[in-house]
Amino acid sequence: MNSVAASEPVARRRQARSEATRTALLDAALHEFAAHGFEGASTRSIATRAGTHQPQINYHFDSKEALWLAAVEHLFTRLDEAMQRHLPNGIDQGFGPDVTRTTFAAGVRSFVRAVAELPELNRIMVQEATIGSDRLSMIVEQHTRQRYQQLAGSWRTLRDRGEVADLDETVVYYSLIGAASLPYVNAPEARLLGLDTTTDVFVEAHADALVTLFLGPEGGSEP
Amino acid sequence: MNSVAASEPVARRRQARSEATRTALLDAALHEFAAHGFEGASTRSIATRAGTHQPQINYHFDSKEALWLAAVEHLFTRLDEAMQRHLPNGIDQGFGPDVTRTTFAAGVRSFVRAVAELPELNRIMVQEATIGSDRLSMIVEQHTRQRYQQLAGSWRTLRDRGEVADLDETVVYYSLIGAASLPYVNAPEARLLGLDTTTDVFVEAHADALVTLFLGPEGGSEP
DNA sequence: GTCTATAATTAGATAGAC
DNA sequence: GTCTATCTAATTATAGAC
Repeated sequence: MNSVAASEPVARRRQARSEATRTALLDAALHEFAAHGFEGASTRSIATRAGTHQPQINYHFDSKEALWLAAVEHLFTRLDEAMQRHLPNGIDQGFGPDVTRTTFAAGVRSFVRAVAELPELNRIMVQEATIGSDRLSMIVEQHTRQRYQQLAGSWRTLRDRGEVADLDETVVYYSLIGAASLPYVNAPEARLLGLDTTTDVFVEAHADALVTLFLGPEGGSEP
Repeated sequence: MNSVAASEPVARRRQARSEATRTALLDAALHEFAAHGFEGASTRSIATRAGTHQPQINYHFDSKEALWLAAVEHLFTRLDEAMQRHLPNGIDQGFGPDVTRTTFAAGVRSFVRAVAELPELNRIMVQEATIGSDRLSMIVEQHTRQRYQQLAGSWRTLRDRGEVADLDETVVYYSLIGAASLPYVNAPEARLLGLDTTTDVFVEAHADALVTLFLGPEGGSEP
């Protein structure tokens, strides 16, 4: 009689628990892949960190590789969200087609704050970008190429207007990303050197410094 | 009678061959560790790349970890040699106590050229600096701390003289290293984007760009 | 959906012939 | 010194009970 009415909450509870382990596995995977690389991270340690058992990975995802793909997808979504959140009101895109010195400066600042928040992203990027794998091709086609074209194009626009230094846009792209991410990628090394790069004070000083380096001491003011 | 006289060349030939496999193992180890990380690189693939067999690693080195240590030691020696070689005549230290805008600029240029030559170094550094391991502690105490103090100290000196922008030296340290190394660490990704960062043209444009960014458009000229 | 048990493969390291 | 053969432990993935 009430078997249908009573079974629904049970199914919903099971579904909620399933979603919870899936999310826990994703978060744990990010941490382990970032720390040890794809080959170095073991599915056992990921499952243990997620508070569950190793076969759950093959149940919720098809394979270790599928788990990696889902984790990276999740990470880039969080990057977009973080960059948007760290942009000031009134600016909705730092490196878009309507770029100005002001929006570029805001883009640099939001990018620094976002990568400081998500060190796993650049750790995984560096580990994969180091060898030519299918995983690297996937990242480039799905995520990197578009961002590269936006940032490089923005610099070219500003440079053609004479509003920034006469530097090659591909050089600027890699220099900016490298300069923005290394303090957070290498945070454990910085700790051993007596530095804490995870504080707001450091992140803001770092963001200000990159604006000064790339746009000059007048920062993001218009010419 | 001639057993002693004849056996010497044989022993010498054996010793030479032994040294050759040792060196081949070191080079192969650098490549594999840089590509896959410490855990991800297998001693079998290292031995195969070196043209020998896996047990040779435990014969010539005590363990996988000992091989890693020897490889990193070798790598920093090559970094020193490369940086010295890329300095112009008359300047024997870019970031030493006698730093000027001229020597700093020369140091930046020689550093860019050196890391372009040795992408394995920064790949291994990033992989290890990402987690707190005994290997990271060893790198920091043996190699990184001294270089950090030299570079940061040089920037502080120039800044206190008012010869460079008023930027925190720790921010400058990580920004400079990140900006200098990423195009070569991520060279496979750059290839997928249609860029070749391994050409002399790129490396020199990159070196010039970093001098412009950190020392201004007048480059390394004295104030 | 989650668990235990286990299959199949591969890892680093060692033994012993040559 | 270098090789083949092998040990032990750890890996990813699967089977099947609950």
